[in-house]
Amino acid sequence: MPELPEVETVVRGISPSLEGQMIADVVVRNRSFRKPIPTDFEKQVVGKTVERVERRAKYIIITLDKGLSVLWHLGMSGRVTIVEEAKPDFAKHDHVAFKVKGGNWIVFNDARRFGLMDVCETDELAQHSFMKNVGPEPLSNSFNSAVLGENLAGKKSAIKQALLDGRNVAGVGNIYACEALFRSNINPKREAGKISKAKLDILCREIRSVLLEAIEAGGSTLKDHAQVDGELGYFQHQFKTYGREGEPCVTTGCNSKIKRIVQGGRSTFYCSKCQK
DNA sequence: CGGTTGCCCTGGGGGC
DNA sequence: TGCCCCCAGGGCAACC
Repeated sequence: MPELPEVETVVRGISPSLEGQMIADVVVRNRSFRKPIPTDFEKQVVGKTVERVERRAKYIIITLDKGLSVLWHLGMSGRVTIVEEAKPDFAKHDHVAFKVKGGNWIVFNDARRFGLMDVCETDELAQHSFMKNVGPEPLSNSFNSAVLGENLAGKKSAIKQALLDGRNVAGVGNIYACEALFRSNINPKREAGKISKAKLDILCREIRSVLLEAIEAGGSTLKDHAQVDGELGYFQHQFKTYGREGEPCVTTGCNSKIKRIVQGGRSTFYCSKCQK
């Protein structure tokens, strides 16, 4: 499901249920993720109180008291729902559930198990092996064309692939990379290190705008993403390239069709007439 | 070293 | 109906 806007939607959805509350119970039904969930995960988390829930790149960070933090990634197929029952009726692929004291269950379902659930000292979070190489947050004030240009300098790879590399910019996934490049009129095959400062200015602006618009729309619902209350995101209706192979380009007067190519094993959708 | 490929895993859809 | 292949919102480790 999730790129940055979908993860942000989940964070905003679960924060009100979690912040300031104690974790009364944790159920782990399957530990085998890309890194196994530690065997003492439940023991470490139960009884702690949630101080903050935040997003960093596509990671959810739950800061607990006593100097501990939960690091959580939804992978490709992760979904989070809030269940208002004393004991949830677990479904297939419901792998982890948190019970908030006197309240709801937060249930993590992830069919493909490309996600991650870990716990570590809050002080060491920035040095966590999966966190230490995360690049600039595209929605922060510190993200601009100078920063992106520095990260892309000398890079021979295609700009599309460079945008998917979280070290260059955090949280941009396959959909929003395609959409941001379309909005910027940049061909996804362009060499990353050879894009002009002026074009990078536009690209940074369009990355931010597409992400912000998607967050505003509650994310994109393709197969299974939903907000935690079950409401579907609707940004997929705004896609101009993603999943539109063979359909007409939306640009007025452009009669070209959207193309699909494969870059680094991932599909890229673009208009070869509008994007140079 | 940067750049590319393979792989983790399940499920859905299309062709035959 | 079944089987097989391809595809899917991610990202790491292992290779050249």
